[in-house]
Amino acid sequence: MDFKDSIRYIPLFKGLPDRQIEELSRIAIRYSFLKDRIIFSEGDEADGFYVLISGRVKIYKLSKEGKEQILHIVEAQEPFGEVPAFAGKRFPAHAEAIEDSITLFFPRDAIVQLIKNDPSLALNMLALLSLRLRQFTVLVEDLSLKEVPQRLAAYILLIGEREKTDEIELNINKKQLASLLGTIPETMSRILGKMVSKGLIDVQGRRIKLIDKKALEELAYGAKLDI
Amino acid sequence: MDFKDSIRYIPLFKGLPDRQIEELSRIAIRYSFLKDRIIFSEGDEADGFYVLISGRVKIYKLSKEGKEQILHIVEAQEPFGEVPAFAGKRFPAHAEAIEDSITLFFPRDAIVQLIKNDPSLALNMLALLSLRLRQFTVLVEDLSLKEVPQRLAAYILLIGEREKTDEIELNINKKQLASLLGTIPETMSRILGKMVSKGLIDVQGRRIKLIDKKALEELAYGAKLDI
DNA sequence: CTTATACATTGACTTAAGTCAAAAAAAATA
DNA sequence: TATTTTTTTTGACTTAAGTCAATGTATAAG
Repeated sequence: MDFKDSIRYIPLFKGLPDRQIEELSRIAIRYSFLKDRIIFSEGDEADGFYVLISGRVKIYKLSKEGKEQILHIVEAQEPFGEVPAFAGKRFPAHAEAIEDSITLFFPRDAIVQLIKNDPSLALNMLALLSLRLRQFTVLVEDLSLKEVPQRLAAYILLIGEREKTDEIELNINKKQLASLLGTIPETMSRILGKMVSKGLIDVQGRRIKLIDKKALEELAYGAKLDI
Repeated sequence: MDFKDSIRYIPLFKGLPDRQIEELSRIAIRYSFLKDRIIFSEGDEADGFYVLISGRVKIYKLSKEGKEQILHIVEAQEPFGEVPAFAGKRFPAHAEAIEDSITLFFPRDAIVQLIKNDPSLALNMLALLSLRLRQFTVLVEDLSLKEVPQRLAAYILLIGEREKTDEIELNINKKQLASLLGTIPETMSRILGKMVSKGLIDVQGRRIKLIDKKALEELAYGAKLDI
């Protein structure tokens, strides 16, 4: 199979000369995962990393009691599982397809070789890891220093800005939104309910209409959401 | 000034040819910070990163109410503030010297140039960022999925193993230990008290003697610490 | 040595968010 | 369409950990 076109437009591989793209398409292995399939588990030995071509993948931790904390939702064109390619040899978290997904797998040795040959791949990879670190500092800040209503308000506003609309459509269900924000569905549901009754938003299933953006911003910034 | 010897033995620069070490020592700028001095603040523009030569530095987030969450305690020889060198342009967190500290500062442009020339520096940097990501997944897991007694037990055991002793000496005060574990001094104090009364440990100021390691391991793994 | 400043502990109380159980609503499958 | 199955919501209750205030204990400075 020839993956050249899938590979050429992956941001991680931006700026690579044709020869390298060719080489990448030779070493890539295509893996497909149906919805709900585990791609790897925490502690599994890794000998390469993935790039998501289509679908969606959640990266998450599990507590002993089975509570889940989503670290990241991988979207198309993004790499995932890169940590053990460069440090340690086991995946630090679980990965599961939350939609039918197609991935390309790149063996570690081949990638390391490519990095040695091409600094732009190295710099792209450094940028990617740095971005993830930045995102993690926000997650830690949220979990440790903010309350659930603040996180939820910030999330809603973020999606609204990203999609440039005041009527957002969640692309994950509320259970997973709870897991992403470090809480549980019951709490999520109650807080959404409060936001509705306070006139901040309107909820229809996965549709959320942002009504009082100013109040949402205050909430995200630290105000309280009483009663 | 000539920093060649300080630089040569920094793990990040391991494997670099002499020419590059020379170049690094030319571009490095030495900055000293007294205890309690802010090195940079979240949101500050960055045009390079630091390596700690001696002393200790905390990397942390602050809530609006002033609560602090330590992300990482930087020890000698470790780089810090690397994220904006590769993605974004502002520091994602604060850095403060918790001891009198000496650092070397490396301007971004020069480092990028060096990475383009030498793949081993790129791979070292990738390893470093990957390790930090791995550590962050643990921090997120702790904050979201574990209770404070579990985190504290795990921390005590970790230090014990690292120092290969059953009588550890904290190298930070309890206030900062609380901040590192995502809690507050009062809670920290109460839990240490419980651990003492249950016969798990003995505490004398910053000295903690591990008495019942088996119980500590069970606690770290998820058992409860009642009464 | 004494005073000041920071650090640590303790008690009483509050609260955000969790658990458990049940019902309602929505989505998937037969 | 009917029937499972999954997701979401609601209510009653519990709990871990926070707040506030006071006190005790170090450590540093005059």
